[in-house]
Amino acid sequence: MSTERPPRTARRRDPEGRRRALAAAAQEVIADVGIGRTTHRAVAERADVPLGATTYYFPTLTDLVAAALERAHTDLGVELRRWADHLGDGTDLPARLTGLICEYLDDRSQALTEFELYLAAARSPELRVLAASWVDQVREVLAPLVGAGAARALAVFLDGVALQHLATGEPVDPTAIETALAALVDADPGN
Amino acid sequence: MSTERPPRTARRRDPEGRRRALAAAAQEVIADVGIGRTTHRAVAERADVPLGATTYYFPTLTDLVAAALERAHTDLGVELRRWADHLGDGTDLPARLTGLICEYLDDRSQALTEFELYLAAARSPELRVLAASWVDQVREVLAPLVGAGAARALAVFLDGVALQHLATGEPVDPTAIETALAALVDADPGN
Amino acid sequence: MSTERPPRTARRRDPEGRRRALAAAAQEVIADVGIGRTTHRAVAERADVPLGATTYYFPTLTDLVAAALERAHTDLGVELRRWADHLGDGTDLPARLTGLICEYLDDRSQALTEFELYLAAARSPELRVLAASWVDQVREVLAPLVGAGAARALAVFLDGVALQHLATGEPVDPTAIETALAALVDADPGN
Amino acid sequence: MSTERPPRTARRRDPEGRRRALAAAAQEVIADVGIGRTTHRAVAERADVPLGATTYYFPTLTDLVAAALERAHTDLGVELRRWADHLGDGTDLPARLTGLICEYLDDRSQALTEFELYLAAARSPELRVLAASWVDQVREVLAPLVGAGAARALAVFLDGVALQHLATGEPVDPTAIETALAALVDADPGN
DNA sequence: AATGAATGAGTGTTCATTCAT
DNA sequence: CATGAATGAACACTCATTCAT
Repeated sequence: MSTERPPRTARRRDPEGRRRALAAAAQEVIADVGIGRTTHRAVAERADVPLGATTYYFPTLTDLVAAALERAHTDLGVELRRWADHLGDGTDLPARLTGLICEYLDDRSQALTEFELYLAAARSPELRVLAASWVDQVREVLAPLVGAGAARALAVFLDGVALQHLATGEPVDPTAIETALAALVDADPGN
Repeated sequence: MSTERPPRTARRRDPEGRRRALAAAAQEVIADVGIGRTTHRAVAERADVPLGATTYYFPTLTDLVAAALERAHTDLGVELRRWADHLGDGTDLPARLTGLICEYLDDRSQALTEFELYLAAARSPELRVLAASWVDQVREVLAPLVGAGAARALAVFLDGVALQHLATGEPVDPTAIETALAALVDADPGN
Repeated sequence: MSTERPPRTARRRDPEGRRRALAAAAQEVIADVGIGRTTHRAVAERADVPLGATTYYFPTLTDLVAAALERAHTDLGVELRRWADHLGDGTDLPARLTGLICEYLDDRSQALTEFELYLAAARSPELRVLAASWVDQVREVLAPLVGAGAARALAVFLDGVALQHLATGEPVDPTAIETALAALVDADPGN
Repeated sequence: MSTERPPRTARRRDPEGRRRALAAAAQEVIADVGIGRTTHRAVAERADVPLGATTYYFPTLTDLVAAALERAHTDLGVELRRWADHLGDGTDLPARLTGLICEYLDDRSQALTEFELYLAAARSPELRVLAASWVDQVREVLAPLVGAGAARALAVFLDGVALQHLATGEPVDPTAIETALAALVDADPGN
């Protein structure tokens, strides 16, 4: 009860829009500086909303981060539908998949967010479900084309590719990737 | 009766020991809470040294984190010499390598630190060298046994396995891993 | 399929009822956490009304608190009429009064609110009138039975009993209280 | 780990003095605005120390408040030794005690702090011990002179006097107080 | 008339870093 | 040398209050 303080001005009215804008901004901040350095202030500034709005819509920072990660998860779904289209019936899968992963890596931001989620999930069991679903989405796109077993192996390899590329800055080697993917597809135990 | 200062028990005189203790403590803290939440205080407490010692030996937090990551890198070298011994001349490599990666994952701490480094390197070019060297160490153990190309592919796959395991909490499937590793070895383009 | 707004159940139209509900809720919150920690939000939640209603009916938090304290004052009047009935013509006054104060202390909430008011009044002259009236109400019940002077002394003692009981958690000692009350009655200078 | 920030200047060196200054400042702030409105910032300003010093010496606000209350408790001990001296062997006790309580009330601050403690203790069991000890100190000064039973009654009455005086702003009536005190002394059941 | 949205000042607390001792 | 003290910026979060709807 700290008495009598005067706010000024009330702005736009678009709650759902603000929620979305905040989650999107949080997503960008996470990609930029990582979950551990994501702050209300950084998100508010990015979203160009007043600081108070962040906690109005997301009571805790954890909530805000969670919303951002869920958004990234949703974005991944969109991306993966594109993959599914592009992979078609599985013809030339290794080559096409190689092309897709290379494109994916062109925008570091999405991949960085993915690994932020993975690392956070490694420490916070609440995030495991989300991380697992992330992996599952990739598997589900591939499974119809190469079988569940190969799909799992491919998902693993693709994550490894992305991670090492981001971490080392080494350019990806499409030929090597394609060779490896092909080998993993052929090795499918068939389950 | 002025305030008598009890002559404190003679301080340890072992600067190098302290440096090591601090770096080791920092390593543990990083594994526990991540680079982003690593603080001087947490490290000092872990190492059981006074707060001032942290900045005395490592002028900035960045220096301290870097020392911890370098230590982890060194530890990896030790671990990998064990791998080299264990893999011998490459007989049964997929199976043996599967066993080694499973053991590696038994201690989450080392793997977590690895991915902290990777993610940090993805954002800080200064750390890229270290991250690249991390990857290289693995390749160098495998290259003599399977060739440089396959070694690269195996290193990628192993990182993917570790990451997905930590992130999702899913148990590893040794059979699947072994199958995939075998396929990658066989696919070696030979370069 | 635009977002359909479910026609909300017709709102209560009972402004006076809401005012009362808010003041009552505020009274409870004050008893629970003290004036200093009473917030619009806590009151709104307690009263199960929207946040906006608190400031709609009571422009400032101070107003809301004042309303709650006035309500407590009114409640005291009700309680004291019961006292008057119970004390009858003053026969056995010390014993009966002891019984009444012990009952009063059975519900901590009322007594806590009283002392919140007292302490607030000690700092805010606007509340002095209310606090004085609180004391007066007690005196007025007792004065016809024991005279104005003794009534004042009894009111003082009763407040002391309540305060020390609440603060220390010590159980009250009815015999001691009765003895003291009797002495104060007998000492009445008669004015 | 929010990197690289530059403090400036380090000041006096007198840890014990600072602790004391902070506790004393907190005591004043509590007397002024109450425990519920006591803030780190207000205390820091009062003590003329930087904000960081408050949490350096008292990790939480609760600790700071507790230190202030303990200080007040200690102060009371000093005050009460003065009372003991002044009351001597108990001759003229009612009159002398009346004088002392009137003096006590001349400085509202001490009494306000007392009641802040009482009210806080009513809600926080941890503070009960301190509140009980406060009451006990008064009893212990009086018990040798009038017996334990009367001492308890006197302590109750004195608290009532102080409370009503502060809350209502009514001037104290020394004659009435003296009469009441005398009656309570005479009523001593002798235990 | 009634309320959810909005805001920014203010809170408790943490912490990297500097410095006197 | 080594370290406890010191500091102030920053943080997550709360809240009284105003206002558009």
